[in-house]
Formats: sequence, C-alpha cells, structure tokens
Amino acid sequence: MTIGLAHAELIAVLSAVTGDEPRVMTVRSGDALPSGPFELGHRSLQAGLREWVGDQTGHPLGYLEQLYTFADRDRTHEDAEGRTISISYLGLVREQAAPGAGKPGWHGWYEYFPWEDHRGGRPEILAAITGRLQDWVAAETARREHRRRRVDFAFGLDGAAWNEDLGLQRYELMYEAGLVAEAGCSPARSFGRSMFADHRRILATGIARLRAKIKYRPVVFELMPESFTLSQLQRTVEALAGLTLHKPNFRRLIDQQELIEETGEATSETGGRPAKLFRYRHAVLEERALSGSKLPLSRN
Amino acid sequence: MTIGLAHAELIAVLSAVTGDEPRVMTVRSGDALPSGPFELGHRSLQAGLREWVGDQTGHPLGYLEQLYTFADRDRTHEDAEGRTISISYLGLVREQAAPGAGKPGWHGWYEYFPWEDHRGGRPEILAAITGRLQDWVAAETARREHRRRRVDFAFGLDGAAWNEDLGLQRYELMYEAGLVAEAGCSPARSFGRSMFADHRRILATGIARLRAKIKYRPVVFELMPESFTLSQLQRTVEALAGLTLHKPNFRRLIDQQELIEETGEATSETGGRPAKLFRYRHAVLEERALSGSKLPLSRN
DNA sequence: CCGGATATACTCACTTCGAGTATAAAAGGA
DNA sequence: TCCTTTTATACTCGAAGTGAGTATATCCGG
Repeated sequence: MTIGLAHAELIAVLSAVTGDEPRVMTVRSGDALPSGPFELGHRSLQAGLREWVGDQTGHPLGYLEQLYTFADRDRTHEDAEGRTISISYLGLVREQAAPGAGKPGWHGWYEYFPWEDHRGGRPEILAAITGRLQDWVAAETARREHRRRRVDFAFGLDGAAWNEDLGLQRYELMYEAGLVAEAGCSPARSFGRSMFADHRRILATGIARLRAKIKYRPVVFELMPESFTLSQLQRTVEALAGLTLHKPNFRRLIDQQELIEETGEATSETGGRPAKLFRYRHAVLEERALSGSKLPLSRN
Repeated sequence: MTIGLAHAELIAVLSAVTGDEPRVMTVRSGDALPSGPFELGHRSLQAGLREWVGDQTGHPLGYLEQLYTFADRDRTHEDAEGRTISISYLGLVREQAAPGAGKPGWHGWYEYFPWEDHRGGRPEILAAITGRLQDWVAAETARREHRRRRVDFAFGLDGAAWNEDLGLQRYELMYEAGLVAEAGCSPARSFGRSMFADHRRILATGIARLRAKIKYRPVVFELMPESFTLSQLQRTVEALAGLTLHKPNFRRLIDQQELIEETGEATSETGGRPAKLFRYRHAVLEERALSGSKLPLSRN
C-alpha cells in the first residue's frame, strides 16, 4: 500500500478571558495564529502541541482538544515534496496564568469578528453585513431561495433568532459572498480584521466549538481563577457567548448543577454588596454537564 | 520554518442500517476499517475520501464528516521516512444504496461492541465486564476513587444512568483495564470482536459521534430510504442509540420538529394497521435541530 | 366477526424554563 | 446619621416541555 507523503503542521487557537474580554494568542502582531511543525520526536499530536506551547509561551495549558484537520490544495508547501496537512487545536489558558493577556500577543476575539459580540445588543455593523448579503442572495438565480434561507438562519433574519453557535457558518457565508479580505475583496469593502491564510477561519472554528461546548461541558472553569464570584463566572460565559444572560436564572442553573462550592470567603472589590467566593468542585467529572441544555438568555 | 514529513492516510467509518441492525463497512473479513493513502491529486481531504469510497465500494456517500486525526507513536510506518498521520471520517450510506449491506463487507456494530446494545435490556455481558472493571479499580491505590467514579459514570453504575453517548469512554476504560484484545490481553479474557491496530477505537469514536449527533441534527434521514414509516424511523434511531424509545413521545417529538411530511401513501407490510409513509422535508436546513434535546426513552 | 397486531391520537401530572420582583449588604455623599 | 447608589442574593409565577400511560383506528387471519 502506498502512502501519500505530506508536511504536518500544528495550529493552535489558545484562548483566555481577561475581565470581560475573550482573547486569542497570536503571532505577527495579531496577523496569524501560532503554528509550528509536528516534530517526529513527539509522543502524540496532543503531547507535541502541549510541549510546543509550553516552550513558546510559558503558559501552562489547561484544557486542550483537537479542532479540525485541513489539507486543501491552496495549503501546499513551497517546495514540491508534498502538501501541508494542518491539524488545529483549541486550548484554554487560565487568566492568572496568562500574564501576557492584554499585552501584545493576545488580541480580542471581536477585533476579528465584530459582528459576533451581542452583549450590547445587535451590533450596528450587522446592518451593513446583512445588506451586502442580501445583494449576494439577489445575485443568485438558480438556488436563490436556498441561499436566502442559509443567510436568514445564520444571521437571525426573517423571524429566526440569533444563534451564537453559528459563528463558523457566518464567516463561511461572508467568505462565499466576498465580504472578508481573505476572499480577495478589497480591504475597504471587508469586515473585521483579517488574518494570514485561513487562520481566521480556524479561529472561527475554535470560537464556535467553545461556544457550543460551554453549554454542555464545564469547560468555563478552565478559564476561571481558583476562586471567583458568580458575577465573574457569568461575565466570562457572556464574553464567550457574546450574549447577556439573565442573572437569576444563570445562578439557578449553576447551583442546580452542583459544580461549584463556596470557599467561605467574600470579596467587596465590586462596589456594592460583597460577593461570595466560589471554587470549582474538582471532584466533579469533566464529563458532567454544565447546563441541561441552553443558556438562560436575557431579553436585551 | 521546518515542517515534519509524514505519511497521510484516510480511514473511513461508513455506516448503514439494515432493518434494525446498524452496520459498518469493513475489509479483511471484518478485521479492519477501509483505509487508503491520501493522494496528492485530491482537492481536499473530504473530496479525496469521497472519490476513494466511490471507487472502492460503488456506494454513493451521503453525509460525511471528519472524526479525528491520530498520530501516535505506535502508528509509525514500516519504512523509516516518518510517521503516519491517520485522518478518520464518518460517512453515512443509505440502506437501499448499499446492496452489500448484510453481505460480507458489512458487519454489525454490536459484533464489536456487544455491551452497547441495550434494546433488549441491559446486556448480560455487562455483568462480566463491570466485574472485571471492579477488580481493576481495586488494583489501583493512589487514585482509586477517581477510577471508580470514571467506571461508575461510564457504565451507569452506582445510581448513574446508562448514557449511550459514552461508548468511546467505555472502550477506552476497557482498553486501560486490559479487557480488549487490542490491549494485549488474551483473546479468551477479552470482550467483543477485535480489529486491526486501533480501528476498533476509531469505530467507537464514530459510533459515539453519531449517537450524540442524532440528538440535535437530523442526520438519521441520511440513513433512511426516500419514504418510510414512523416505526421504521424509530427503529433506525433505536438501532443507532442501542436503546428502546417511548413510541408516543417519539412521534410527538418528530412532528413538533416539522422535519417530515406525509407522502399520501401507506404501506401494510407490517402486519397490523397500515402505516402512513413519510418523506424528509429537504427544504429544512441541515442546521436545524432534530430533537430539542434528548431522546424520549422508554423505561425498559 | 373476533382476537392479535400494529398504527395513531389524546390526556395528565410533573419538571423545567423564561421573566419578573423583592430583599440584603456594602460604599459614599449630604 | 441617613439616604442613594450599586451590586449580590433570594423568591414567585405562569408557560412550555417532558415522562408516562391510556384510548381508538385499521389491517390480517382464522
């Protein structure tokens, strides 16, 4: 059996949350995701990436999961020896363990995807985006209805509700419609900050995966410090989801799951009544669900 | 930047359901999953696999999604040129398009995982498996409680309910505990039919992914013929999940989602009252949810 | 025409969920 | 000191969804 030869490369989407801003680790002043060769000495892909991230950044890496493997024709390596296979990973870094967060190297998610942050209501930029998408729908003749449904569904138009999990579909639609610089359109007519090659698409994949995951796995705690208040926890989830949540219902959800316990201490750094501090119950298996199903949205 | 060279290989978990038996396409008389080199001519991984499957089997491939990419040290290729990277995919084949199903080449899932089929109640083989796992728990000293919780959670012991999505965790626990032939234990002391290298683990990954997916995406219809009865649909879902469902609630769930419509015809092949035939509403976007959350279990 | 088998339709209690309201405990200024 | 602001925490209530069971319809074969 002959086996195709290829170059293997690892790409990491490393995220942290500082305050209420989700961030991603970047190189080249925010133009690319960190990546590197898959060395032969590594035990496995996972171990290879962990080691590599540790060396490069000094941040201990908590949660790590594989995202997707790409090998499209345009990803061919310079020399003709074969094509490049890129294996992407999603990693979560604890805020306090990431002193670089906020400094250069870490950039906010919503710099690249300004239309994904709905915490302050529907972003105004969406009007421009969906306007351009309507033109793109109108330009199609054969399958116009299908295209319209895809746009309406992904962007929450025509009665559909905004779904924060569809970030990847949204980016891909915008790519198809030529609304992002990576698709070759002029920077003036593009939306959001672009990245090298398909790195922004990989970032969108990571964000979408994380947004979906926080709904049924307690991964948020990988981003929290050792002890935290319920409001901090809520703001972190809100930062990731790009949505504001209903406070009483969020709290009910959290203590139904019995994932956290009081430390006994409290903090009064927030201005008003002092908040109790909580810690994650590590006894809980990672397999346990965070929320039964959906996030408790607030109506703004 | 140097890039590691590697051999790239595609592995496919192709599934179909015949009657009420879920099957997987195999080679070597059921000892291995179909696999092949990733050729340089292919446009992308997805296209490469689609083409390759079409050539090899003659079955048109409906749904196709990437599963996982493996590159562990023990997967090294014979010649010393580098290691092998295996990219696995899950594909769904429509029953009527798979005339080979039932014939050699297609084997039932539960031949490899007899403990995963709970349609006739908890399989007796589970008593033997969990017995051996208890020994394995007792053999641990340092983190015995953690190990016990993992076993209880995965196998539905000590108050926990059986969760059909945890097939991969169960296989991995059994591998760790040395209960499967792939882990090097004697065939006499192993459970289920084993496969070449880590192919059974990949199959478990595919099964787990599909079981999770049918709960929130209408992928079952990729396995159904053009028109079908509600009972057929239910039996197909039951075959995949390895569980029996509550009939009235299953039907309520289905027509709440408005995923199917009557063809106007009926069939009386089943013995009793003739059943209405339905078809999948292709107008529905693939992104739409199948069931709000969980499957409607029946209490057996 | 009656029982067995299968399909389809309806009911009801209970839990969960969305939304809103009420009370508690700090800080700071008049 | 007391009142306002701010944040935290606790409780209520109706609507919707879910689990479980029952009732009716329509075929087949004797």
